[in-house]
Amino acid sequence: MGSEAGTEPPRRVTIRDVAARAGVSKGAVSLTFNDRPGVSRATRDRIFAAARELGWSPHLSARSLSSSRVDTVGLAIARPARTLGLEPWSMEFVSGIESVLVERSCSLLLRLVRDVREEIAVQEAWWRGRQIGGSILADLRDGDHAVRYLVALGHRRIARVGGAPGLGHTTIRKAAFEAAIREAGPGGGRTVATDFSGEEGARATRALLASADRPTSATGPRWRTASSRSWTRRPPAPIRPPPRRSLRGAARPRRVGASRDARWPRPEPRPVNDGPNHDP
DNA sequence: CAACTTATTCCATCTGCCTC
DNA sequence: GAGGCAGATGGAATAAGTTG
Repeated sequence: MGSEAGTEPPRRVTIRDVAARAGVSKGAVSLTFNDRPGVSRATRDRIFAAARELGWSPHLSARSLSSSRVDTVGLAIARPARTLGLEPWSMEFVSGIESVLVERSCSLLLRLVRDVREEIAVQEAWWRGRQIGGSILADLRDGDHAVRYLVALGHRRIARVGGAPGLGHTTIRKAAFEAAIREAGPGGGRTVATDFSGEEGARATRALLASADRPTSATGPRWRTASSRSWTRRPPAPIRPPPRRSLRGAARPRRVGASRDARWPRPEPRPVNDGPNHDP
């Protein structure tokens, strides 16, 4: 498309423009917008004012480039589009994920696929293309894949926020989880029982975080239970979320896999299921 | 020591230069 | 002209250095 003579497209406002407007360096702008110390209150106010005037906010791609972090989580669901809205758990599942991601200024990349094989292929393609910094793996046929994956990421203390003891499916999942933990080797896992409610999940998770040997990752029977707020919302001091953590949740009756922090060493793509897309 | 600047780094893509 | 290579580019984060 040709441009008319003398009408250049407007140039994108960058951190450099904000720095120039505020009369500081790019570094000071970066420190300010990342809420890091080293910039006075007055200078921060000046930088925020300059950014407002210019309508600037951090460029996500550039941020990903420098920090090796992608603030997008991928979710591929093997479900026909027309039935998705008819399944209450699906909508609750997605909305639960969103409620957590929004608090962390993260985005959800959602795609509907035909089957588990395609789901895994899509996730791996996203991952290879660095389109996502974390994955939510749904529809795995057997739950210990997720635990294996967490172990592959480097997690050695994995907790499971489970349902009420005595229920059949709770017992089965607990046994599967413990078997996978044993197989993974030294480190160990713990299961905390809840009544499946978000409040109970939050309480249990908070208790895990407060413990001396707090887990580096957690799994749960439902996304809202596993992730429920306490992992993502800043907990009361001095408890802080583990700097590197993975969340996993499962919405009945399916199992859900792992998400990961992009700052972790990137493991080689590994077979989760048999599929056409595996590297040798 | 707080407040700030500078230099380096990230990595896919593009451009320019050189050789065959 | 084709192919290969080196260097520049984009925007932001951050470690290290500087200033008062």
